[in-house]
Amino acid sequence: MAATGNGKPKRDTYRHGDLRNALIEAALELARQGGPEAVVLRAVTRQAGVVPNAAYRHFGDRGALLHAVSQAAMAQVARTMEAEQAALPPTADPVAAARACFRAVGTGYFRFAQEEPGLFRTAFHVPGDMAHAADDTAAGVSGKTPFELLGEALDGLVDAGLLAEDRRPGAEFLAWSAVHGLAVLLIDGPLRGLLPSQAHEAGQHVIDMIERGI
Amino acid sequence: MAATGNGKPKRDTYRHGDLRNALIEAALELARQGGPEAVVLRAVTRQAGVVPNAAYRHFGDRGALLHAVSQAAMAQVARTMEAEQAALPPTADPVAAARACFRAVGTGYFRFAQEEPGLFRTAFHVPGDMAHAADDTAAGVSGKTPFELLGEALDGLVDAGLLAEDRRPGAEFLAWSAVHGLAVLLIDGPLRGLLPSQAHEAGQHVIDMIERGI
DNA sequence: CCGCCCTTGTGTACGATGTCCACATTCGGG
DNA sequence: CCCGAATGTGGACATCGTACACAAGGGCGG
Repeated sequence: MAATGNGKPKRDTYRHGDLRNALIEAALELARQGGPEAVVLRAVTRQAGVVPNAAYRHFGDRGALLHAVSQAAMAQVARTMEAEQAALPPTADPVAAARACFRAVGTGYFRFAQEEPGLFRTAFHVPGDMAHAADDTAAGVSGKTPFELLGEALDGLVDAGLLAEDRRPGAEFLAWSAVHGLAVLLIDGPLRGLLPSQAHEAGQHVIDMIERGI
Repeated sequence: MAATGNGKPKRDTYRHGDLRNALIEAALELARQGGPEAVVLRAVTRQAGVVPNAAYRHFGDRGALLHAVSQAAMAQVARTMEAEQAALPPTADPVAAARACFRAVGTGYFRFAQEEPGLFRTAFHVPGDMAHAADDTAAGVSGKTPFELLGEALDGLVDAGLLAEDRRPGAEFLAWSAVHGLAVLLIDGPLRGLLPSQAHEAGQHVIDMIERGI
């Protein structure tokens, strides 16, 4: 029950009870403020008040833990998108609504990248984990992954007549490419350090380009 | 003079002569077949036939070495773009030429990403190094960086009347976003494993989108 | 209610890595 | 020719991921 001098919350029960989630939670915090390379096995387990090897009962290796964290971060991307859509002012015009819904997907993506660069990098910068962007573990509160949210928004554009049906196939990759590319430029690239307002404007320009060019 | 049993080329002179470049060269090879995380200080120096600490006479730390490698990789991107432009069939029509020149920039980018994923990731995946994409250390044979090649191609589009002048400012970031985004999807993302022909087609679609939407 | 066993956490240990320090060697300019 | 600056060496250390053997304890059959 007593703390060990440093900040680790010592537990009195031998079993932890919910170590797996505690590890993911601790790793998420580490990743939030340092990106994927900051999620260090020993630091994570220390935070959970447990010896390093305990992690191996729940994850095959550090990569497996990182993967779980990546999925959790992706789920936060989805939630940010959903929040952006939910904050949209109600419109009677279904065409304008479909367009706004689509733009909100991109805007949410940019917003998350700027507000949580560490988590964003953890979600996507990890080689090979982007391939799981459609796994349900990456879903938000609506149960949809960022990729699925994008797909639905594109379907909405088609229904509203804003996107020709023959352009629909593969459109998610065009949109995703442009949005993800800018996000990376904003975080690690030459656009890093842009003021939030400038970044927002840049994001809108990219979305404009997508709408015109898709 | 004699080899030490493993493959390291032992030298007989105490001084190496050109260690700095030898280290970069060795690191480039490591990066080529394993990405940035494969450029391990001890492996690099071993390859150069030198003790690990020798690297510190030429680079402040591993990050500095990695940065130099990143710049060298970026220069290779520039060379691939230049090669793509040089391979263009000659055209009398200057408008078509400007357009082809622009598209070659993107095509070269995609080609490099697919042919040398390790180097590509080293050039851009390293947090913070993308910000130096305009440094001369990243230039190709023509002395131009990938970023500058893109800018010139866009200027060519304006001159040819293919791009309105008021759309020119900031256009490099729109184009770069889309191209870089797809490259990442192709290498690490859900589009990885696409056949070269499919990847090429996807790349052309992205460039189509840029031309329409820029 | 009891004893067994499978799950979960602990302790110790090892090899690899980045980096620091003191020392050895060599080259170039006075 | 000789001395100091530049360059490479050797040894050491903290930290990291991970393997192996062991301890604790909760749940299940009897």
